[in-house]
Amino acid sequence: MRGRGRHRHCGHGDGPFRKGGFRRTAPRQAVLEVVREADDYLAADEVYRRVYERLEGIGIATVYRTLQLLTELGVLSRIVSDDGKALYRVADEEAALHRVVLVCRRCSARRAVPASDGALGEHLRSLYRTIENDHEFTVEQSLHQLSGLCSDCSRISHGGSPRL
Amino acid sequence: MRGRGRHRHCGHGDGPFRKGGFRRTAPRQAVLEVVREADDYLAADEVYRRVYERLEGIGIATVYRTLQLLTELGVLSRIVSDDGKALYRVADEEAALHRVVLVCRRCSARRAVPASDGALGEHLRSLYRTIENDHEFTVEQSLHQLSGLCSDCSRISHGGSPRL
DNA sequence: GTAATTGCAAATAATTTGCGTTACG
DNA sequence: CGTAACGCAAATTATTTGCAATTAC
Repeated sequence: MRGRGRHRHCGHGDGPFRKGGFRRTAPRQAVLEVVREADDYLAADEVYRRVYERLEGIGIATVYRTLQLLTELGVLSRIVSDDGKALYRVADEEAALHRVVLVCRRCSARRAVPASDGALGEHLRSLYRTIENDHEFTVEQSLHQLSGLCSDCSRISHGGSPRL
Repeated sequence: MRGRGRHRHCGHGDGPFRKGGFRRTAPRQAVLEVVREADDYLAADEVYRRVYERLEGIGIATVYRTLQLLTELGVLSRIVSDDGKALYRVADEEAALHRVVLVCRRCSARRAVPASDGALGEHLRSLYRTIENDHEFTVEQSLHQLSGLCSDCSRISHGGSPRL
């Protein structure tokens, strides 16, 4: 139960909790540290196991709540492993490195969509991880070109009326 | 954990059960019919609900087992929804329409990986579905170019020795 | 006939929630 | 000090498994 937070000047954005308007507590700090120190995605139970070593008595519910909070704050990335559990790691700024482009095969409209956000980012990260595991390839950048029908053209093709 | 038993990926004509060396039973047929008649991904509990209407008394375990079997037979595609449940629909032959290419940024080695199989296919389908839901765009074809480091070059970069 | 398959119920597994207590700010 | 956050345990949700009865072939 020792090991209060040492205030070493890490240089990183320390204190994302306070920034987000939340309290900085020992359990939260411990969870963040564990995920920061890991060099791979961690499942909640593994985070719990590791946090427990330095903060005996912490509850697993707190781990879940903290992982969720940190994900909402944008500090952590979440993916879903192939067997369905959620995995977390610190979100680096990969925004510019991964691009998703939608091209309509009918009107040729081209649209870029943000690749790191929400469910899309989740699926992309899961994808990269699968590639890295199954094909021994470290993904650094990517370009995803999806072609198909935009909403307008889809409506036309289905017999509806074209855009207003 | 699922996974035991190796099954052949047979074509998905009629009677995939017999083709795969399994018995054709009423519950299995009903599950297959329901998924075939659906025009969207279905979760197991929804399949169960629909099957129950035409085959009162069927157990949900059978639905799970059949969905798993049909997926292993290659008849169904499986994706993981954003909230973690498995979703199923008939697998159409999209193999040629979606390509994944790995390009090593160091040795320029280029490798195509099969896009429809296993966990990779699962993540891609989840991705397409998210795009379709969140961006009103129907994905028909895709090209995914991932660049990074192949295993050999990754070893080199880490200070290890190159390929044996 | 016999082994695969079923339905049921209990078992897992991952995650969430209710609640009285603790402690951050 | 007030209330956000905690730990615990019970609840939920999705899926799996053991087993005796059933049924396809």
